[in-house]
Order: sequence, then structure tokens, then C-alpha cells
Amino acid sequence: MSKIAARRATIRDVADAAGVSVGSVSNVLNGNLHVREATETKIRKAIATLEYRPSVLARGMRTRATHAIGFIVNDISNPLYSGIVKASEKILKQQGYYMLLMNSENRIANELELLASLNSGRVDAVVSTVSDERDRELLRALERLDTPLVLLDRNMDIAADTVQIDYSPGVSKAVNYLSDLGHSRIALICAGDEIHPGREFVRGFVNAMRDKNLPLREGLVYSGSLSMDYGYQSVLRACADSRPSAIIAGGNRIFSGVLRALNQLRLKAPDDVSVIACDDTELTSFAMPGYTVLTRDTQKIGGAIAELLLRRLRSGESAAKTITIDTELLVRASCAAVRRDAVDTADAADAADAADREPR
Amino acid sequence: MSKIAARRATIRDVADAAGVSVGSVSNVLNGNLHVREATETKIRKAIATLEYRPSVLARGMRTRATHAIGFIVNDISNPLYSGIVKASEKILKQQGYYMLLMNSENRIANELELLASLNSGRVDAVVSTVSDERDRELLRALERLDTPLVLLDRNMDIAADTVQIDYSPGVSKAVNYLSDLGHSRIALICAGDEIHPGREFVRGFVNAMRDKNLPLREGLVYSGSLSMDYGYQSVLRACADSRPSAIIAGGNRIFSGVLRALNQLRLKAPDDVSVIACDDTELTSFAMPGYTVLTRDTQKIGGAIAELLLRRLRSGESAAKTITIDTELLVRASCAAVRRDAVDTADAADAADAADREPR
DNA sequence: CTCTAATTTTGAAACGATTCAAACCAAACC
DNA sequence: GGTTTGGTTTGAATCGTTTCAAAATTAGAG
Repeated sequence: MSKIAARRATIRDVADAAGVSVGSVSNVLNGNLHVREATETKIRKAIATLEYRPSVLARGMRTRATHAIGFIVNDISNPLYSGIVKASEKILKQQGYYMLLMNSENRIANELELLASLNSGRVDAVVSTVSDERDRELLRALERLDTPLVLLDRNMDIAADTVQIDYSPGVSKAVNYLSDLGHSRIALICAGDEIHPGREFVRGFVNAMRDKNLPLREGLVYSGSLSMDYGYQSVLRACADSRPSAIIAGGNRIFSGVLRALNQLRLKAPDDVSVIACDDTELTSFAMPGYTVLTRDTQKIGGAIAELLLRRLRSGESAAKTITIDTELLVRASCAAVRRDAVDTADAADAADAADREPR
Repeated sequence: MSKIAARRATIRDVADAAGVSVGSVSNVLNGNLHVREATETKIRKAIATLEYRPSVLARGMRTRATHAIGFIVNDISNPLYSGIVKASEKILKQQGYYMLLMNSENRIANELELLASLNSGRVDAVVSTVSDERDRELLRALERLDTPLVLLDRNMDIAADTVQIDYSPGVSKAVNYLSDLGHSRIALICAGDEIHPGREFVRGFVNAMRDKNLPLREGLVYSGSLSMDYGYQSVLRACADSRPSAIIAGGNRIFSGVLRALNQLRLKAPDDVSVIACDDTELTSFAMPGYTVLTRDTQKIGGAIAELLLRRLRSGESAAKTITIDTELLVRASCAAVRRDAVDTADAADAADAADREPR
């Protein structure tokens, strides 16, 4: 097979084959200086016959640009992230950029390692989310980055472009909607206050409850983690006390955990409990009946990331910019008007089931 | 801000700061030649104070290795692919490799473009699936690759490592299972015969039906595409004729389409029709009742990819190798024994509903 | 203290592109 | 014919590493 023997053609090979200098070949390739028509055709022919493709490494070394963008996400299997990654990839690809993808599994140690490994000329820019906005080491690692940074769904005091998601209005709408259906025992399960979505969910929730003159009872706000397990444990815990009549899930993993817990407790939405999910996935849209959902548009988010990146990379813009994406309440059929008679009796029921099962 | 002014430290800066030659610094970095303890500490100190990180571009240029692996998949939002990508990323990361991810959207033109763009020294190896195994241009593009290639879920006559998925036994099990429940009008919806999974699904299906002495009726085998729309249209078409008593979906997108069609026709599994889905996603496992599923283990597949890649990249192994991953039938509750009385009456029912709705 | 052997260190060359000042060439003008 | 002008082409220098033959140093033996 010729593949083994054949060395890749270099720009010098092309120049020799066409009988010109390397400079001319480079000019044809990049169109910087004008070359005569006759010369160009000679060179193009040589390129074609030698199947020459410029080495991106050598080119990148000289021009100090890799045309790669590092993407650090918690988990590419999460439809939120895969949707975002896909949307920005689509735009960036058109501009000649490629995506280096990395999973942090939401662990600080991984995030530090990945940031360091990206910071060696491997990429032209970094897009990242972090698992704790208050971690000093992470902050330092982000500040030390030699490349532009786009922070995703986080709010940190650093000079970085940011795509922020505006949860608070969406959560308020959700609370108002439930309140209008007669709910007052509404449980919220969301991220902890070490990250922006956690704080915003709680803020929006508390404000809306206050506006509606609903009491903020004990054991109904679970602000701790975005994980599926946290969603699961929180439902068990909430139902062990006195069952809430409605549950708002502050993330799609949380929602999966909620679903698992409800399946286990044999509670069905909307008959036994009203549920508002997060992120419009097939899990929520194909269910019968479909789940009412707080959506964040992955197209918009991915587009915003691409926009910020391209602005930096092309026009060398330097002032940090934040793009805010709103959330919407997409009403389906997982919430029902609360039955007057059921409100109080429900409290006692099912409490025994989950009482001994203590969340960690 | 110092970031703008400060040029990245180079190996020469480190050498100067430590008062040694660049060769010694390189030796400390790579541990090739032995350096004296005293020298090493001097150098390490200089590296630390200058925050030096070797340029991967320059290094790659010299060693002709990028430590990046190009991954071309149809759609990173598909849980099959995101699961596979995640699983192999986890292993490859430990060995110092990074993943360049690209979506082909299952279009030949995109695949050609992406393959070409990867073939310029950007990556050390390519993992790819293709949308048509018989396309001459794709074949040429794959053969021209200067790097090792791992073909994913495809069967082509080229010198490439392959991770193949063994559908046929799984499909047979599915047919046997349905047959044992009394089904004979079983519909299969799967990819077309331009790709390996399409051919294997049909082969396994036909063999199993023959073994069980079941007739292969008209209008029950839909072998055309992996898309959601194809799943949707095929169900409508199948039910327009005379409704099958069971449906096997040959891909997770197909299954989503099936689900959509069944929702629209107000048919429910397992009461109205038995359904076997593909890939164990949350959509199948969290449904009530859960869907019986033909699984392909993304962990295993991702692991196999990583194994093949590392074997090539490290030990310079040259003989092409194929790893075959099996599929399993995971029985849940979406299939029911066929009701003797319902078999014939069902044919007429609902036919009118969908008759005018002609699939394209 | 000298000579030899073993261990360290050195630094120019190479990887393959881009860049840009200088050289070249042809046409136009005096 | 000589000069000028403007468009083309040239090729050495550069980017930041690794490599490896050769030089320098150190250790060991006599």
C-alpha cells in the first residue's frame, strides 16, 4: 500500500513541482498577494496532483491560531449540553472552527485539569461552565487562561464573555401558574447557591411566592445540586413530611430524579401531584400527558456562544459582553387544579412509605 | 492587565532563566535523557515561576502527533452517540488524548467535507460513521485518510479498524419473544440496506420469522432510514393497511417517530399494540409502563473504540481489527400477549383514520 | 595527578507553514 | 536606449519544540 511509504506532500514539494517558490504557493493558498493567472494554474495543478493539504500545525505555529475551540461541559449526554454544543458547532463550523469537547462530570478537580490542558496553545478560545463559582482555584485557572473565555450559565466576577440564562422570570411564571390552579404547597428542587442557576431559581421562587401571598413553609425548598440523585432524594424527603401538591424541577437531571421517585411512590402527574419539568426533551414532550416545562432554548444559547466567540476571534473586540437568554413556561398537561378536599388528607398519606429512607 | 502585554514563555525563556540549554529543559519535560538532580530542580523552578506550558503546536510539529482524535457522528444530540462519545472520551482522556467532535447530520456532503478537513494533520486518528457505505466518494475519502480510522457501526471493505454491532441475534430474540406472545403481524422499521444496521435488522428479522414459520406479509417491513420522520411515516403507513399487532423499532430516532405516531393515533402500548424500542434511554426506561428494548451498550462501544485507537496509536499495530458488540433484549412491559379475538377485527379498525394520510 | 570511562549538557538542525523586504521583470515613457 | 513604474516572484527568517551527535564535565582507577 502506498500510504505507508508516501510522505505527506509539503509546500516545498508543491513549489518544486510547479517550478515556483514556496512564497508563491503560499500566496495562492491564502490569497494575500496577487499572483499571475498562469502561475496560479500551475500551482493549483501541482496541489491537485500531489494531493497537498497544508499542515494546520505548521500554519498554526506561524499564525498562532489553531481554529479549535475548547468546550468544557458537565456531561455531553445531558440533552441540554448536547443541544447547545450542537447548535454552536453548526455555526462555528461554517467559520472554519472546530470543537474540542471535554466532560468535566461536574467535578472541580476535572475542571482544573481540563482548563490547564487547554491552556497550552491547543485552542483559540474556551467555553466552560464550572461546578462552583466560589472556588478560588477555579477562579485563578480561568483568569490564567491565555485565550478568550465564554462562561456558560454562570455568573463570576472575571473579565469574560458570558451567556447567562434568566431563570427568575420563568420560575415566577411557573409559581403564578400553579398558584392560579390553587396550589400553595409548592416544592422547588434546584441547584445550590454556589452556582447562578441555583440562586436564581430560589430568588424567583421566593419573590413569586411572596407576591402571591403564599407562605414559605419548611421542607419545600431544596437547593442543593443539579444531579438526578438529588432530585430523587428531595422528592422522597418532601413526600415523607407532608406531600406537596406541586413540584418544580430546576434542571433536567433533577426532573429525571423526580420522575423516578414519583414512579416509585406510584404518584402520577397531574392526578396525584402537579409537576413542572425543566428543559423540553423527548422525555417531557412525548410523555402522555405531556409535561409542562420551563424551557431554555438550546439553539439560542448555542447561537449566543458562537456569537460571542466570533466577535472576539475575528474583530479582536476586548470589552467583556454578556448575553442573556430567557426561559419560557411551556404549558402542557402535567399540572391540575388542586382539589379542595384532597389538600389536607394528602399530607398524612404516603408519609410512612418514605419516612425511613433518609436522603444523604 | 498583564495578560495582554505578557508574551507566553517559551522553552528558551525557561532555559535562560535556569541558566541551562533548551535541550536540558526538553529532557526534563520529556524524561528522555537523564539530567542531574540539581539541574532539574533549577529548571522546574524556572518553569513554575514563568508559568511555562509547552506549545502543543510546536511539539506536535516536531513529533508529528497532535494527541487529538476526530470524531464524526450523525448527531451528538442522539443519546446513542453522546453516550458513545462520552464513554470513549473518558478513556482517551486518561491517555492524554482529546476529542475533536463533528456532526455530519447524516449527509454525505458534510461527511466528505469533515473528512477532508480532518485530513490535514489536525488529528492523530479518525472515528467515523458514514451515511452510505456504497458511496464511491466517501470510500475514496476514507481511503485517503493519512491517519488511522475506526469505522463505527458500519461494514465496509477498507483497511480500517471497525466496531461492529451485532443486531441480528437481538432482533431474532425480539421476534421470538413476540411470537411466543402470539404475535404474527410484526412490523419492522429500520435503516435502509445502504448501511450495515439496516441489512442486519432485516436479515435477523427474516430469519427469525422463517424459523418461527411466520408469514412475511406485505407492508410490514420498512427498511429505509434511521430518521424520526421515517419511523413516524412508517407507522402511519403500516396502520393504514391493517394494523400490525407488534412493532420493532430499529433505532432510537425511529422509536421516537413511532411514539409520536402512536400518540397521534391514540394507540397505547401494550394494550393496543406491542412495541419493542431501540436503545435504553430515559424515554424508554422512565415511561409507565417501561418499554421493552433492544439495547446496544454505549459503554462497551465507546470502550471498544478507545481500545482500537490506543492499540494503533501506541503500539503501532497495523493489521485491521474488528470488535463486535452484541445487542440484548431488555424485557419490560410494552409487549402483551395477543388477544385471540382482537387479531382479525383490528385489521379493519382505525384503517380509515390514516387512509388519506399518505407517507411521502 | 593523569588517563579513561561514564554521565551530563549543549546547541544546531529539523518539522512545514507564513511573511515581507528585496529582487526581478515588463511595459510605458522620455 | 535609459528610466521609471507597478505588478510578480523570491527566499531567508521565523514560529517553539525535539533530537542527537558532539562537547563538556564528573567520577573512578591506576
